[in-house]
Amino acid sequence: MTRELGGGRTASGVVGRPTVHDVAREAGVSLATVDRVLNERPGVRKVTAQRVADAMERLGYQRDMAAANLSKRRHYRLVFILAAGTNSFMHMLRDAVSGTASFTSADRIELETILVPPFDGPALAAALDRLDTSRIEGVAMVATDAPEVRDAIARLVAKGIHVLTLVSDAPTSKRAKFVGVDNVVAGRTAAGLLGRCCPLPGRIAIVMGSSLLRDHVERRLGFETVIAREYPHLTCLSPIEGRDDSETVARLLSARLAADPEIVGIYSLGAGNGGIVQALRQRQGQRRISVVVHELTRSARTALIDGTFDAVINQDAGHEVRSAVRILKSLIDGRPTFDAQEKISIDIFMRDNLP
Amino acid sequence: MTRELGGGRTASGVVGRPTVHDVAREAGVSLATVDRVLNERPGVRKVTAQRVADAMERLGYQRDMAAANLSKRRHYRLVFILAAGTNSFMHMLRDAVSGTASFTSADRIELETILVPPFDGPALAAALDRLDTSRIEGVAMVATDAPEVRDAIARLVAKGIHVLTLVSDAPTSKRAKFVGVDNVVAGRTAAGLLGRCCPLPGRIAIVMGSSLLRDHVERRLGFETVIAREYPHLTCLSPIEGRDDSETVARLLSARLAADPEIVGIYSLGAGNGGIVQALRQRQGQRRISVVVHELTRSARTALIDGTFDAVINQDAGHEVRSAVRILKSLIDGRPTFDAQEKISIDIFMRDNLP
DNA sequence: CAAAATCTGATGTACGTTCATCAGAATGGA
DNA sequence: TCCATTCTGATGAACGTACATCAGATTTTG
Repeated sequence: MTRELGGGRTASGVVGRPTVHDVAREAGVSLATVDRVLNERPGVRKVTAQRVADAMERLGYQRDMAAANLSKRRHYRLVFILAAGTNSFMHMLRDAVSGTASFTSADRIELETILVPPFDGPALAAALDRLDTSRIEGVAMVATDAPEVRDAIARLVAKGIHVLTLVSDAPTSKRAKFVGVDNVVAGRTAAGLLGRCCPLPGRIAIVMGSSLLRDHVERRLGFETVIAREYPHLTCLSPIEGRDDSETVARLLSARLAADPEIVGIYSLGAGNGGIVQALRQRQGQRRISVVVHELTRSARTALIDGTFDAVINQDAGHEVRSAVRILKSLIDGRPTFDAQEKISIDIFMRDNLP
Repeated sequence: MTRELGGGRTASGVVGRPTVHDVAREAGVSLATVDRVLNERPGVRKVTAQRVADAMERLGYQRDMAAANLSKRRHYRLVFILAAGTNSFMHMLRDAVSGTASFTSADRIELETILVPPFDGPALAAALDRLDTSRIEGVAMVATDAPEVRDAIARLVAKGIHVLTLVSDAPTSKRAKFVGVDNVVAGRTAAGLLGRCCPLPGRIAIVMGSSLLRDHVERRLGFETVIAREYPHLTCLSPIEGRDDSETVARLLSARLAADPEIVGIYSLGAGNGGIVQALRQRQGQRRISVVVHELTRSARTALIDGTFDAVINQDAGHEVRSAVRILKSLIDGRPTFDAQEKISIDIFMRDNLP
């Protein structure tokens, strides 16, 4: 009925978690030796090191990171590399980083944001190479999946920097982990929603930002797979590349809608929700088009309320940033990460569950 | 393009965040006085205290909690009070607590779980009164919304214990905060989903656990409101109280389904998903019934895959527990909580986005 | 077997905070 | 003005760890 944690005894015999003193006593060595083992300093024979390791094992010793960091005067310096530009989701990410920063500073974690031009592999790679690797220990970036970027990541990792991809992955790079939603699943979900909203046969317009962005490619893949398999009365048109820019999206989508009167649904898997709304509004009052988009931006929210959009698939920027921070800290501390706990889930918003 | 945090200088003039020493110097008082102010110890004139407060303000002093806790040998001892019984969601909560415990122990946070009989206000109140208030500083409970519980919470709060409600609230109690989803919204969402899945007129069966549980009551409210307003072709039947028990749910729901052939949809807002599946399976192959339930349990997952359920509304037990821990820690430390960040969102699962 | 090389122990300081103690200063009242 | 009260300062030990130094022990090498 009751579960307790902790145990062991300190040097003074009082109950509490074991300290280096306990380990030293248990292993029959001095504090200095335990310290050398713990911090992988030279000058300890293998046998002795093993004795110490065994003692730590036996006692269930866990190094007190707070005390260690205090002593080391350590600061975790993390860098977030995000895309510049006006797109709403990136703004939300930026805000999430600065919002998180004010909290993590209490834990000696400092966050810095660097903006790079969007859709630009070389620029991102250059920014990575420009990082002062002696001052930072972790990087989280919204990756462009380009060869230069993969190489730059490899260089960082080689220098001992811990690297994460955020929101959009570079799967074949050396990044330690990816923090973000499963974008194939996101695309599948969108298909399930849009499929149910389009009972009549017709065509689906797909709007994406760039096929350089892994997340967009994956969403499209998931979407088209499910539409083809489960909603045979619907056909996907070749995607419009709106470069995550509302103006461009509005222009290209308007043209597409004008050209093809058989479009019954729109799936926008990138940014530029405002452009979708604009294009739909321009259109003469014909048959209703069902719409599923990504990211709960301001325009998406109002479009949901007034019925222009049917559903919005969202990823919580705050969750993602905090998760990235936690993971980077764990990596830096050399602690295991609890992956199940860091999975970022997909939020579906409709009119009735708007927050 | 770049944002940095931190600043100030230490006693030694090196850059870093300000310490008590800096505050003392800035205020022109001794370390001891700063300490007295900081820890609200007696023996400081109001004017002096103000001088110190001003200095802290000017320097942007932030107490280093890690160092403080180290010095104080502080352990955060938190208690989670959950409902006993076999229901899957409670199991997930229990697992979430023990899973979280292994991580928080690195931060000197110890979690203990206490189980109480479900739907039993007096039992919960008794458990609260039985807590050793000298050993713990925070409590999170799945509340039964009963007067005894409210009183017991008030007694705890009076003793300086920080109290949270988890998953199910007791809104008129003295609990500091509620951690869980907005259950009215959850009910509304369910209605939106079920409404779209039931195009033909008919009746909706509602299955709940107990009207003593605030979360169930709120979900029902949200659900019935939206159905009445937006789906006039559907009528809600009076709820079945299945006491969150699969057997009971199966029995009562089978009877209801047999008695009323016009049921086109089921909304189960409590536990006992297995019972729903069972009742539907027993039924002779008549017209399909659409189903929306809560919590992604094992049986809900398989039912989603085989098409028995249309959608599952889920709350992430892990998120909730971790959020509760963070909030309790902030309360104990006397730090502000970032509420926007602690909002628990509602997950909607359909066949296509199962994790 | 002695000298050189390597390993280990003892010790002290530091990190930023808490807490206790004691002496001394400022304040208030008579 | 003097004494009793408050207030304030100085100091030192502690929390658990990191890191440096030096002396002494042990092992390895020639």
